[in-house]
Amino acid sequence: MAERITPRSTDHSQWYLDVIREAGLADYGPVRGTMVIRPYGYAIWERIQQGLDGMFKATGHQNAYFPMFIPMSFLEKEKQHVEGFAPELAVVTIGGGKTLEEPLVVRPTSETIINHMFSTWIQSYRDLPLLINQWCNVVRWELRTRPFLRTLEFLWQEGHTAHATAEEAQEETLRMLEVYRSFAHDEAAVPVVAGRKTEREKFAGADASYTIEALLGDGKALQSGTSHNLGQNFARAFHTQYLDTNNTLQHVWQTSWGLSTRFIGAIILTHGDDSGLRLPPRLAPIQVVIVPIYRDDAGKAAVMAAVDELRAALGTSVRLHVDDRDERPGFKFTEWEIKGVPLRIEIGPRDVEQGVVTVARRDDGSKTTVPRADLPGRIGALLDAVQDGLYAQASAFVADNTHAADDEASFTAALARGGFVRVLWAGGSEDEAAIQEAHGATIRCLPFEQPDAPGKCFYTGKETSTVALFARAY
RNA sequence: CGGGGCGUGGCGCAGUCCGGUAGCGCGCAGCGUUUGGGACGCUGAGGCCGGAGGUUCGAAUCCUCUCGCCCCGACCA
Repeated sequence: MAERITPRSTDHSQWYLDVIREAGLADYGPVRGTMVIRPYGYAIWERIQQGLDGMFKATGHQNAYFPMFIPMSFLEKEKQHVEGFAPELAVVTIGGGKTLEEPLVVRPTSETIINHMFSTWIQSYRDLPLLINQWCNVVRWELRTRPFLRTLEFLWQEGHTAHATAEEAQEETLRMLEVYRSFAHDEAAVPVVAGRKTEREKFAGADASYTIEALLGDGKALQSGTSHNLGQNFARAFHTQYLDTNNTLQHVWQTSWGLSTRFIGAIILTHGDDSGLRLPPRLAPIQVVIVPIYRDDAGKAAVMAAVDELRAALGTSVRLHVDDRDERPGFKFTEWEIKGVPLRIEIGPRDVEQGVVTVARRDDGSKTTVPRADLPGRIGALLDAVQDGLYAQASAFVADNTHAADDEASFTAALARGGFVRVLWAGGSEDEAAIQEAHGATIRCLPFEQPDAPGKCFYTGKETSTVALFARAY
């Protein structure tokens, strides 16, 4: 049997594409740079949606939906915004066979159209804060695409809020970044570094941008979720104003924050191995798969009786799938490993005879024997163990691939090893641009966790205590 | 936008240099044997060779034009 998944060490990029294909996550669409998310991949997205949506609701947000078509003139109202997005806009110029009066932009993000509506909804300080989230698709005409990581169209959620004060907006910005951080950590078992973006890297139209940055298996960083403090930039452009308690007209203070199907790419690239996908149990569409093993009809009856009993005992406590297809066991083992199912339970004649089941863990490949009657009581702990195992492996990887540098020579050396490079930083945007030109690396963020150990900037030599994380990025 | 690769049954490819009845593996369907780490046998279905022109008695193959996709690099969630 030919190997269907290229080993990571041979060609990491090819490995990534092989896993997506073999695990049935996605297919290429007929148009360059587009992707079809297949049911198994979409099920992961649904898990992500469910988890995040609950967290948004718990923090007081409501879902709504805004149109995909945005008048071109809206984009042009905020200078930084249009400059940032102009190169990657898809624009509709014909509708119903007629050239349109005004071209329509297919939303690359919805700040403008949402402000247009907010400006009509918000009159008074009593209307604030306004906390809205939208689940939708957006389009950015990228040149270089990769499934999940960068496609012309992708799915995401975008939160948009309006507040009475700058302080409230800043609190909201950081609150939602923390939602992303804890989601990545607790649900996806993806370790991330939370921090602030530099001026150069921030969102077009924001006062400040914050990010969670993951470090993926090939040593490159991935911006996995972002939260922006928009200040009053869009409020001024769209006259989004309210009357305060002194009957004075004020511009609102705003935030926006987003997490996309790119996050599925982060999961694949954080946890995957040469056998395929490895999914964190909390996000896995199928947490446990049962593979019955038998030789003949009589054996099958005995095994399936045990399977049915176990299925009934587990009930709805886990997302369970029984693979009763007419295929050989080895085939099924391999297939479910490719799909990254956290736990596989094998039940064969020997297990039935001894009243046990064989449990295989996807995080470490181990196989153990568990009395069948004990399994329902232990399944939760087993899933937690896989979740923890994946997180431990991922965070050890980040630790092993984060290096400090204190001058350009050690910076170059650290970058060559891949991963995050921690430096003291006092440079400006021009310095950052020069470093990107020379080394292909950018500042991923200025981490919130700052050790407060003053020293010299590795690049400019100026005194500073600011730590920056550099990396090559997707 | 630069560099490279590729378009031939559902998928992966050979055939193209050197024109002559379109082939292989996987997958798929049926039957049988199998089943504790990607099984095997037999039978079968399925392709106007990306598209358009041209050369030729004859084009997957040669010529011209064109469309598309993938990978790598610069820009980007």
